[in-house]
Amino acid sequence: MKFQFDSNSPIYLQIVESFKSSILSGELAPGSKVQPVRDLALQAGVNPNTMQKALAELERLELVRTERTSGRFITDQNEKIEKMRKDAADAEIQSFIQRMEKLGYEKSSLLPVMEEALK
Amino acid sequence: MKFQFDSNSPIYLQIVESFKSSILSGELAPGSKVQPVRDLALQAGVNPNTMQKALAELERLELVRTERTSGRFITDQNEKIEKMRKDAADAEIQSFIQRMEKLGYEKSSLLPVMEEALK
DNA sequence: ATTGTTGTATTAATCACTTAATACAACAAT
DNA sequence: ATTGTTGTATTAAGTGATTAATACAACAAT
Repeated sequence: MKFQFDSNSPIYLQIVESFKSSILSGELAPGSKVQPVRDLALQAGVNPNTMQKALAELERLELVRTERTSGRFITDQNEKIEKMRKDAADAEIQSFIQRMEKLGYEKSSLLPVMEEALK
Repeated sequence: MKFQFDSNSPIYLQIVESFKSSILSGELAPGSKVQPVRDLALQAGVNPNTMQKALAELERLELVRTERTSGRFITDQNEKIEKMRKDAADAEIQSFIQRMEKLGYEKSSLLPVMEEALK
């Protein structure tokens, strides 16, 4: 797991997003062990508390679970992961449409525009 | 012009984005007059300095120009507006594609997915 | 029982943004 | 020349979120 941050949003949220993507895309296997907070913090070059905050948020989202002293694990509930992936994608799509509309693009123009961008 | 803010990014940046969209989409006509800082601040319910900061940024982006005592005006350079609109749209599209890829969606799957979302 | 590894809690420091108060400058209108 | 309307500059203080330093707690392994 490699991290790189920009300065436009809090580091802990960027960490959350990074994990979230990796989990939802399957890059991090369901049920697999998460490295210790301190190790992750070291790798990411952040304070352990910052990493802890990110992991606490991931736990709140039920993407990871904690076992007090043996460490953390990626959730093994595949259905939940799949649902969250779908929901995240839907949100991205709606957000994209809305942003394009604010720039004055009609919904009907988006498909051609996307076709152009993807080829 | 009505404003409404969330707490996820600085107010002055939200104001910048709001103006930017309105200008690029043509909602605010090129060459038209912008209301005085103090009036806008009052309408938006923010401190005049906050509005000033947003307008200064818009000026830096060359979306508005200032005439010292008669006020501010939306830029009348239609070409520049059109170019910025195109650039902003391209950036949105690339960002969208990248986000979807991070969720594990192949480029090739995006067109069908968009079709579905738009119908 | 002791040690080491894990997560957790508390408090403090830092930082960016916002707000505020106030003064200044340019110039059109009168 | 005076007044009113506009934008600008400066300084300070408040506020909340983020990051950091440090100590604490749980428990598995030995």
